[in-house]
Amino acid sequence: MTTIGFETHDHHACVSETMAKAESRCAAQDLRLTPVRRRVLELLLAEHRALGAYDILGHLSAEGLGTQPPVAYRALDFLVKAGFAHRIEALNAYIACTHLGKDHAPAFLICRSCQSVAESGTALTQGRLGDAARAAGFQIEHTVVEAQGLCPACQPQDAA
Amino acid sequence: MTTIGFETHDHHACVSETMAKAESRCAAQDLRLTPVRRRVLELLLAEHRALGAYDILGHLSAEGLGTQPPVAYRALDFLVKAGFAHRIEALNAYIACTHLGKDHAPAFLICRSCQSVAESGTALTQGRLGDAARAAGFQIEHTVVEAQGLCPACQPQDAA
DNA sequence: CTCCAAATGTTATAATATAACGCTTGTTAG
DNA sequence: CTAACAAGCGTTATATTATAACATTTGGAG
Repeated sequence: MTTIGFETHDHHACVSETMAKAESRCAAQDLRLTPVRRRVLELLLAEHRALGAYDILGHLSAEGLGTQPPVAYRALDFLVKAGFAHRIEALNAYIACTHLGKDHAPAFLICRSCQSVAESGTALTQGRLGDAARAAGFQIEHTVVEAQGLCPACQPQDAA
Repeated sequence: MTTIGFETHDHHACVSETMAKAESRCAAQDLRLTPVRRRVLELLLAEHRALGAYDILGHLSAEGLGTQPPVAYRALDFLVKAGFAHRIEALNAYIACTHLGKDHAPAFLICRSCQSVAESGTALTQGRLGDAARAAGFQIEHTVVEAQGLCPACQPQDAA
């Protein structure tokens, strides 16, 4: 399991590598990474924070890429369906995927102080939720797993 | 672990027992279960489904208990804070707690076909999310764990 | 009885999201 | 080449979810 987001890292490389992966995946799967979609992915990648659809729209409209809500929502829908981004239900916001290419049943750690979000790539239908589903005869199609709290940097001091 | 919601059960008893528990808990903790709050809890208990704030408001206004959104939101906020109800983030909706009195880190199984919701009472910050948090040094304060899929009754046939 | 805190009533508006429809563009079959 | 089609985009309008703010009422403590 890898959890990306809180520790320092080479962010420039993390952005450009992910863009490259997204491009090659679009080529391979016949998906179209149009200018608006590409720019929204870049905006999300620029921070390990969740951005609201209207935050995105603000950037797009400042750059002449679109002024109305559907522009942002369509791009976000595309990115989420393609697996390039995730929606954070607890925040009504969106974040770039940091585990592009891997299987996918993401869990998120959301800091209430600095708003940073880390994505933890666990395998699906395992853990407690999977146990509960099996016990109840429930067939899982999609999971929302989000924890809110304090990231290492925002804790009172003495915690690592 | 108990998961309530999909299996048939004595629903009348399940409702009245929960109301009784809520009342005694309010008495014990000096909380006020006012008419609006009590009615909202009854409405939520009446179904093992999540109801939107405006669904609730519709019932309240039909019964002369209030006509404006804040009426519903205040009652729901009270019930959630008191632990009598939970908010389902993936649906922007609310559901009565089926594990009243127990510790609390609920996980939900949400059927996309019949909209029923089961609450699984796990003792959380354990499982995958807990592992990820510990590995990252993240301090969990609240968790959102929701699975969407098909309940036993809504599966194609042959699955139990 | 008065004061205070909690709850409620009410108006207004904010924030998030989608329906619907027409235009443009890029691809493909003829 | 070009007609036909699908996907994407521009735009208007509106739906859905949620909260800010302030006046009024209620219930209990002193």
